[in-house]
Amino acid sequence: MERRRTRPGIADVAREAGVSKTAVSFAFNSPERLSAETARRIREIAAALGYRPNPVARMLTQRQTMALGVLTPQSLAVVFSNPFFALFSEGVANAAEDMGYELHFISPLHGSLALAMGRSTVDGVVAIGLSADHPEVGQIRGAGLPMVLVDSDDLPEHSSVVVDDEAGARAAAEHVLALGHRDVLVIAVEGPATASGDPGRTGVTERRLRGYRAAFEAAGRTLSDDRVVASRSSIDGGTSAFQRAWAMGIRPTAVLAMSDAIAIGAMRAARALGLRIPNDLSVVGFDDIDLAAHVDPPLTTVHQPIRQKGVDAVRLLLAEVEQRAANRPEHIRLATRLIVRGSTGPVRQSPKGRTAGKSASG
Amino acid sequence: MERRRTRPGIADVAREAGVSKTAVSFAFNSPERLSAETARRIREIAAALGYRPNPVARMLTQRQTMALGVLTPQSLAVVFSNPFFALFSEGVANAAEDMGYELHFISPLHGSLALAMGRSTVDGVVAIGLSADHPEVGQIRGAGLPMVLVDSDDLPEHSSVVVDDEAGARAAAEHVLALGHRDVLVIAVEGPATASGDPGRTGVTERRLRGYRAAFEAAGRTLSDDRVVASRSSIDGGTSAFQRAWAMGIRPTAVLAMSDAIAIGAMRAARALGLRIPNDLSVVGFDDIDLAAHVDPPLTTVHQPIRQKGVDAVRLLLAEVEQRAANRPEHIRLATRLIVRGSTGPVRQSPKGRTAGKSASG
DNA sequence: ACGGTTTACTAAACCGGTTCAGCAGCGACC
DNA sequence: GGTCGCTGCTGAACCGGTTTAGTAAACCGT
Repeated sequence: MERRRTRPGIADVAREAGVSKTAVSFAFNSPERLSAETARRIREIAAALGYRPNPVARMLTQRQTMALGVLTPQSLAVVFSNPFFALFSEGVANAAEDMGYELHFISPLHGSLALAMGRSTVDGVVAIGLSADHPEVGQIRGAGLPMVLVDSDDLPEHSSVVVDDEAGARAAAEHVLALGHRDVLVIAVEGPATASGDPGRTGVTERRLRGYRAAFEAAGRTLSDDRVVASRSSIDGGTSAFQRAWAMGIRPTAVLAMSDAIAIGAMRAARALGLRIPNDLSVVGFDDIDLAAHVDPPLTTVHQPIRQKGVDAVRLLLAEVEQRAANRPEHIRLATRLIVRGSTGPVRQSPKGRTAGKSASG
Repeated sequence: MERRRTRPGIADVAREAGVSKTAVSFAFNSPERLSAETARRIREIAAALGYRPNPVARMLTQRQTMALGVLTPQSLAVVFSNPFFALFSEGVANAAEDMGYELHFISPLHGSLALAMGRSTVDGVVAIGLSADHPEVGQIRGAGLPMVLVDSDDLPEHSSVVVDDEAGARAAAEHVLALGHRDVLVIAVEGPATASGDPGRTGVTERRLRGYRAAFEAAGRTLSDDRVVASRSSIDGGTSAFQRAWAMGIRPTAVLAMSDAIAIGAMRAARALGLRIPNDLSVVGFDDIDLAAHVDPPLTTVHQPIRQKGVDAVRLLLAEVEQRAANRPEHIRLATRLIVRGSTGPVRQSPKGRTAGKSASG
């Protein structure tokens, strides 16, 4: 006596009910093509047998899976530990769920994103932070699945959703410059070139850096390269990045961080070094995650509509998947805006014998 | 000229290469059964045609999907916005990824978890907070998929991973009682009976409440029902729960919150009312999410190994899926422990004309 | 020169559904 | 009373792979 014989199939139900497989299929999918009595009897027998249609077989014949994939160049562990991704996933999940699609997370398998994609059964993917220079981008596109890009628009034949990173960054930098800050430290998100970190967001890093630089130039100053350090996009990353900069003798009066997580980490490091925020150090983040308003002091940051990016990406993707659209890729650019809270304030003249030190200006 | 003719299938490759479908299959899956030259040629032609084996067809014949499901009684939006779930997902994702499994999130479809489960193609599921009294538990189990339960062990024929909620809660309550607190407010996580909230964690709520009560009784006191209020498990939920209690005239010197999110929300509400923490109000959380150590003041809380729960659940699940195990369900109970940080302190005698008010003791 | 093995490959069945084409039976219509 | 059309159902093909069983040719030792 086995614990569970192979699950009953449609053929078993058909035999038991004395009808054809077709009839059983109709009983579930188009009962109007059967007499009410027959349909009822078939469903009854199916239930008694514990019959459940095999979704894989259905997928095969219908050639659709009713699932959408979220393609992340990072491992899932970093995805779920990153508040930015959590918010983005929330948007994607919400939209997908509304439309009756299941959600699959596709992350590199044995180091290969293309391999993972080949194994996955989805009708389309939302690729977050996949840039044109990703080594596997050719294979990924070769899979021929509908795909929309988020935070990247350098593959013009795919629809995309981006935010105006440059304008947001520029606003952030203008803000601290207007407050009189001259010694500014930028903590960037690591790109793929730098190390493992947060590779997907390369283009993002560059766009934001461009925005910071534009503000400096407009103010007749320049942001020198040695005032830009890289960090993983996490609280701990921000903490150690600030500590490293401090150890190198950098004594900024303001920090421009490329993510809120980094900003919060930097604030912690600064406080541990005896600096008060915003009195001794102003800090600006990027993203405006939920937590940003809740830390002490509340974080001045650049808001970007993260959930909305997920929602829009799914909307664009489904237009393609369900062929409603005229098949022309669509490119959406959402606005960013600076939210001034309590972590920034006017610069103070060296209150505690701070070395005037090297200036960020050229 | 169509944009993309139907994708090439194994038959197209076979025809083009002048071999059988079998040979093509061998070229990819067991090249040693072909001459090196033939295998190479087939793969070359396949690549030229852009052939990618259809994973659905493969699933059908192999009768396995290489995917695991996370079954959540809540919508995905709440899952991703909840730091507890994020941490848990991180553990699950890590373990699944290591073993080469993809991860699917299964949430109610048109309100039905069983329906969603029927549509999903996974080899097994990790069910978080699925209790025996869930209305669809029968159908869910009827799907016949391997399943392990997390935060619930009332379905003994399924493996499970739980933590010692009762002991953790008891330690928390003993801590505040030892500090001299007598006016204690408990903010519980809403169960399914109460409303929509965080339904999956019912049993959890009850176990923690039992722990709190045990501590009170051991101290010769009782925790009266009107000192227990419910809240969604979120920062905002905690804020409004504390405000509601305050509006009802409750003036606690300590709060026992059933999640860190609630605790942080309560701290914000208290501070907005002019209370200082821990001087005027002690707050204890539950979970020990990453954020707990980073708020101001750092939160005293009950640590539970959330990531580990995910990892263990996947380990148990795969043992069953891959039939390595002797098929006996295994039940794991992980320890909790109180982490004392800065949000709790000794009770102070009515420093600002506080009404002695109603006491929590009987 | 011959039976036995090995090598390299193939035809057909199979996984579990959906769907197309078609066929009895029956009432309606003229 | 023949045929048209409808209802209710069926057999077989199909989706796109894997796998089993088998075969033709080459190799091999005696």
